[in-house]
Amino acid sequence: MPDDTESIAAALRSLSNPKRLTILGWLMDPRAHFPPQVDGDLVEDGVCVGFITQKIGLSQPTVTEHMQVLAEAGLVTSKRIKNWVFYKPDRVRMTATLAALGAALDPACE
Amino acid sequence: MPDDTESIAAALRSLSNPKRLTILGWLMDPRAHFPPQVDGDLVEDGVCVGFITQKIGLSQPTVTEHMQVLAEAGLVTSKRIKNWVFYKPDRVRMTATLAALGAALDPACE
DNA sequence: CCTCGATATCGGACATTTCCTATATAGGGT
DNA sequence: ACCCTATATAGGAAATGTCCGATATCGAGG
Repeated sequence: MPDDTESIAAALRSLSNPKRLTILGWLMDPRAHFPPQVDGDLVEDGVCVGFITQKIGLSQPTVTEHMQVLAEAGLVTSKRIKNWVFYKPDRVRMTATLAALGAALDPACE
Repeated sequence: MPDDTESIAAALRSLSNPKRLTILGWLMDPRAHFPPQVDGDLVEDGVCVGFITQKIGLSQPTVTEHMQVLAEAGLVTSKRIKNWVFYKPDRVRMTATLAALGAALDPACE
């Protein structure tokens, strides 16, 4: 029973929703999935909530909630520019989470 | 929206419970976590429900339910010997699931 | 065939998740 | 100051998840 089982499970829970997994996949390569933004760079700043809302086909509050779940799990970060909030994946945290999962399931690393 | 987003999410959901994650970690190296069994080999056949129930500290029906969730996600297989049912990790499926997750979140593989 | 022991299923209590509509907030421009 | 636009919060309905006690099943052995 490793100490971080809870936190790994929490991160996995945030990835266990198909909508969030789809969104996170989009955020990983935003230029392939979203049009250019005027007030923030897709890669540097992230993708605004409105774009995600349009593409995923859910209500705007629901998308905000999904993004907050991903943010609380540490998988994305958010940044406000003018009226927009941009969400960007935290690749370091994502890699660390996947590594922790591998370690939790790998006998050699216990 | 890749076709397998749903199945990846389903597998992750089964891993997103701390109890199930802990159990699966035990199953990956059963000799390190369970005493020898008389009627089935820990590694070859898997671990019986009773051992898992004792170690995790939940009721037996709850453990059965957890194991069924893992089995439906394809992460473990079960085998009956006499009165016991043994659960063993499906390492191929686990590896494939982790690879699919990596691919879903990796721009290069879309 | 009858019981015993291991696991599965049932039914239900309680918490959490997912999604919505309606409303609040916050910032920029007129 | 006022409005407009983008996002967040509140509140709630419906579905799902987690866990238990009680009971059913299933195989082995007397």
